[in-house]
Amino acid sequence: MTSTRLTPTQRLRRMHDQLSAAYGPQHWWPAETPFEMILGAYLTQNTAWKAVERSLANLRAAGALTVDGLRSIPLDELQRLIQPSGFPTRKAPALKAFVDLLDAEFGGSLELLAASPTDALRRRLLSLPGVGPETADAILLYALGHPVPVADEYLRRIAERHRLLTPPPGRNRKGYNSLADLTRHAFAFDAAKNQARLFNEFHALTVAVGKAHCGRTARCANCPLAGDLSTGGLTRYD
DNA sequence: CGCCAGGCCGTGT
DNA sequence: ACACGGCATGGC
Repeated sequence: MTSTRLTPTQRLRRMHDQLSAAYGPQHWWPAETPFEMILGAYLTQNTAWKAVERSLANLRAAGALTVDGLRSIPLDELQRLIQPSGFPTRKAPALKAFVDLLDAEFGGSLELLAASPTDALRRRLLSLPGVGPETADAILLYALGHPVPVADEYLRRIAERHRLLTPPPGRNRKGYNSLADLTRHAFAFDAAKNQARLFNEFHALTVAVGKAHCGRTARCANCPLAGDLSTGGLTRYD
């Protein structure tokens, strides 16, 4: 027989399969419209989704879950509505800046925005205040339908604790890019037509397993990925 | 209560 | 290039 040792890329692809089997379809992003997905992507930055739901409910009641609604609402009012999900002085102007971009360069149309080439669009999103790599990629993938991987803190911990990358990915842009590349490679042999759906599902599954088993302080007991731990150990990291 | 969450940004070294 | 603190709130 040939080598039985899997590469990190193969291991990550296998993790996806295990998570998919364990958790089933995730139906992400949890929102009714692309614009609501974008708002959620901003609001959930370093913030529990439960709190984001409260802000989104406020925005819905105020009619601000649409481009027109958000454009019309005064900044101070917007700050008040999104207060439950924190960082209002940073997130409210950031949301306004997104609408400003949409109006100034795409006639207020998300469809026109989505029609831009992926690379140029990603750079344009990254140039916006309050939009870093994860928010940009989440918007690209979930709201705009572009086939890009989304990395996050949970995936970073998984890669670190399962020793998928050397050196382990840091919490910086370089670390983000290494995780995104690893994810791209993991699904590189899947049909191009399926890439967006796989990136979608994988990120959702990553968050699902992360919430349950991959906190800052490890809670790895009964994790579906335990079998992939190269160390064989459980719960002792750092 | 203290810790933490589906990041990002400015500053200092 | 990298580390570190600030940004805010509410759930658990």
